[in-house]
Amino acid sequence: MSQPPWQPIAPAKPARPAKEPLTRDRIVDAAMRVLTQSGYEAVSMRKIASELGTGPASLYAHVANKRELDQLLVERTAEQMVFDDPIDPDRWQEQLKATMREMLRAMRANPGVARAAIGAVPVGERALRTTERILTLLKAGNVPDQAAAWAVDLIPLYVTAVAFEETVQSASDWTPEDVERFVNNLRTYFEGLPADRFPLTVALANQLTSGADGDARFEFGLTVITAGLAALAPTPLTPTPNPNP
Amino acid sequence: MSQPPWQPIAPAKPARPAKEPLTRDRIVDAAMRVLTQSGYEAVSMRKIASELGTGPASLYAHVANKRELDQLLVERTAEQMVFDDPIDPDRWQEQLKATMREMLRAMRANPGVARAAIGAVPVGERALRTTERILTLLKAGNVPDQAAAWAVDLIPLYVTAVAFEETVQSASDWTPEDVERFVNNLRTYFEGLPADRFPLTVALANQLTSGADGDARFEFGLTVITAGLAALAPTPLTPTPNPNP
DNA sequence: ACCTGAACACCGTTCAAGT
DNA sequence: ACCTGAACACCGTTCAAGT
Repeated sequence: MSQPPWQPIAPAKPARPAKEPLTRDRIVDAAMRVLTQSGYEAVSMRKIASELGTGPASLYAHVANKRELDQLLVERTAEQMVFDDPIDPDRWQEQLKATMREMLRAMRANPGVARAAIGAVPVGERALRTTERILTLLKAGNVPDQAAAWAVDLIPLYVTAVAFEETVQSASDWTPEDVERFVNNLRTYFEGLPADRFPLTVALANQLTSGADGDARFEFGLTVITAGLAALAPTPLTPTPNPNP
Repeated sequence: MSQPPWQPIAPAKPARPAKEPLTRDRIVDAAMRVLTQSGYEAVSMRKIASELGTGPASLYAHVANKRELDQLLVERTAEQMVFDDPIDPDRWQEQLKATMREMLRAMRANPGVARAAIGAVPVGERALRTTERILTLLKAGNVPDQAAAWAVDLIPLYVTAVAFEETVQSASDWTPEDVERFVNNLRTYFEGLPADRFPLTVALANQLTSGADGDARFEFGLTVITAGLAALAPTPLTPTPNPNP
């Protein structure tokens, strides 16, 4: 109506600009998309940039470098972990295992992130809830302070290493048949070793090559670590009958 | 004397050719040199080639690809592990720890190899001695077959993950002062967290950030894993007084 | 302040051509 | 059979120039 005739047809101030402005969040979103779709190897500054319709140089206004971006991907994953089971001191071992299972679940949901996580401790507020939860469970189990603190390192180390091992297999464009063939070859190889020098490797060829697919190996690690931590408590079995002497 | 005059001055068949022929071994030697001097990131087909005075394409006649070369570096490292302590069933836990320490020692002696090792199980004959040794020690400890077999996976997983964590720090051109400053910042950060939501993280800030430098953390893991494995034995404590009933 | 094109110094791998 | 130069399709990061 009162539009002056020299006003261009396109509105001078569109509701939103044609291009969303670049933000840290949008960069991490794009990186996460590339990560879960194509794995860690595919996450490059250039790919993320082209995903966002810009050049790689543009990212450096918001992210210091690739290492920082890796760190942000790990934080994102840590934020996806859900721990709503209220802590019950009597079930601390089972709850610790459940916590580790949830950590693995979140890493599996973001295939490839384990590679970025293996050297990076997440220190974001959301991620620290995992630390606090692990500490609470270990204190419930009467594990000494220093042991509990180091366990906070050991536990994610194990979970991350397992998740990483899994992605190495799947990243190398192997089909499930390829994996099965490889495992069979490995078993045959173990069985054919000189029995005088490798008696147990030959005898246990079956056990050595079993459980590569499912969760059995992971569960085994949970059991070993939990039992090992429980053994560190000064009084691992007595149920503290009376707090007053 | 009887040399025909048209014979060129340079001998037609020199004792050895000016260039040593390329072999798998020479390639791995060069890769190992680059690895220990400049870390895993620096190990590239091109760098190795130029180290050998040739182009990258030449390597592919002897090595399938970079993954295979990584595997070969891991084998080399496994070959450097020395286990000459004869197995003593009564000391199986201490000997298992010593075995893991020797594994870590060899990985530390080849900085960066952990990165290549983390997804690659060494299956060379020399490396299988480690497997056989671990199995023997666990059988001495009365650990069930399947548990022992899975432990063969768990144990190198832990050692490799620790070694890798160490190299991530040192690879990122941090001085020891940088590391100390980082650890101090981290402790201050933990101490300053809201104590109502993170009571244990605040209270254990000191313990959480201690032992980052030395072997204490690694030793902690050895203790946890060994104790956890010992707990899997059906009769972990009874010394089998009489084999006949 | 934020974004960009272009450049720098790298990668792993392939392939036709040489010896 | 082994080796090579050149090329292909990529990297992370920097920087001067634009808006």
